[in-house]
Amino acid sequence: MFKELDPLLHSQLRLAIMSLLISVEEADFVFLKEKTNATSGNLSVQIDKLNEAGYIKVTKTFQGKMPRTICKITSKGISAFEIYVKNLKTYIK
Amino acid sequence: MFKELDPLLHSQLRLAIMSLLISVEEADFVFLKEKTNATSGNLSVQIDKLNEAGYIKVTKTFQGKMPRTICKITSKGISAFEIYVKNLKTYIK
DNA sequence: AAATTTGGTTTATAATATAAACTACTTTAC
DNA sequence: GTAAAGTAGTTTATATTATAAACCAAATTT
Repeated sequence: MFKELDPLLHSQLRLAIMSLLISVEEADFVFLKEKTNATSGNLSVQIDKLNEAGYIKVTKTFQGKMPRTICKITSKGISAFEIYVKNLKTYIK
Repeated sequence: MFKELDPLLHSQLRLAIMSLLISVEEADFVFLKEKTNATSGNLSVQIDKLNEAGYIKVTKTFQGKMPRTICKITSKGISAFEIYVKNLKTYIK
């Protein structure tokens, strides 16, 4: 009947982050913040969670003198997202 | 870009309840419990929330000597569900 | 050099989900 | 008829989550 929904992805902000990363393949903190309208704190925490789950890879660099956090979806993240979407459809169709 | 997701519906169990009610139009506690595999306590709480939001109408009767809780989706609930699904698609497509 | 902005992180609090415990019966077995 | 088990839930406590507020370090602007 209904499939389980990965709790890590069943969160508005984390889902938005993953949705963005699956299409652009690489994005920085500022880009994600603008697109999602999230607060910095919330975004920081949710990026961490996705990173710790291995759904994204986070690289911290410097752009000139400013810090820059780059996020990239992993293959694990892609497949988790695809499964989530597949399972979600058992609820809405 | 991304649309807001009604927090009342963005919950696995409440979404499952609504998904069921939108197709059957009327269901009792036991039916919902079986279909969702939820615990009684969790189901009870989530039914309450949907009821208080006016998304479903709850009627308590007796089936012979046993209590029976019947749930029915309201028009407000139907439209909330439809909007939720529409908005959700901004994340997964 | 003081104030503001950038790019974040950490910590505290509010909201949510879930499980465990409980209630109020009814049915079945002895 | 009474003890045990089952039904149909509710209430309460706890764990998890999301979010906001506060903070930090450095850069830039005035």
